[in-house]
Amino acid sequence: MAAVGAAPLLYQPAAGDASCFFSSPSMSSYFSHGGSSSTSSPASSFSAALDTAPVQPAAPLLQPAIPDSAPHFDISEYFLDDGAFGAQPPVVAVPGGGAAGARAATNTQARSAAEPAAMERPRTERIAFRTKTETEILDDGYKWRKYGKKSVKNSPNPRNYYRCSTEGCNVKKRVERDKDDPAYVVTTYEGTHTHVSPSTVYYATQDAASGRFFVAGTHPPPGSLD
DNA sequence: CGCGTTTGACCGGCGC
DNA sequence: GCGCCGGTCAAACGCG
Repeated sequence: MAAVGAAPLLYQPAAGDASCFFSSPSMSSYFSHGGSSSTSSPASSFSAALDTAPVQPAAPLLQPAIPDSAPHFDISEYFLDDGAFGAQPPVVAVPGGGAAGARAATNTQARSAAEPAAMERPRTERIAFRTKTETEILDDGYKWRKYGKKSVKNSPNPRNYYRCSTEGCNVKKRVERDKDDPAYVVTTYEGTHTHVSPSTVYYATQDAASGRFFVAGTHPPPGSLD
């Protein structure tokens, strides 16, 4: 667990795509939701696009205001693997086919990618995205419990398995470093939270003075409600 | 003491 | 049918 210090929570969109950018030097304070475990690194916080706390990556109000100082943290790609996204991203393929259906009984609909999209079925919602970050723990406001670590065939990097530690919530996520570019972390969320985030997420609250956007937190940024 | 992480074993699906 | 491989379990351990 790399417990590097609080990284500046700067999101930088992929080139030519200003769909997802947030900036706040004090973001971490707004993410102080208490949702992260005591032992997990609070280094970076991120609102995952799950039902109860979806980031709207294409929020039109967001305008690039990227300082030249390179952020440590930027989402370069994101995509859903919910059957609705026909095009796979060029960089990563969401695991889920192949043998991913193992022990699917523990998670009722875990075989989405392996099944032909022939009929309607309740399927596990899944979203994956690739994030350029030094840390592997994206603190998304939920409380995760690690339950497994596995080295996978096609990647030199181990894959970590997390489960939402909230009782009754079986959302899972996988985290692994991109085999092609270790600077990136591929995070895959699977399932839908049955509860709200431990932190109420505010989307892109803009600070009038600085023009910065505060993405999430238990409270709005000070002064933003004046 | 409680909670989370670590880690090796095990399970079950899939491809050959 | 068999082996491979991804995903999960669970006991041991560590930390606050």
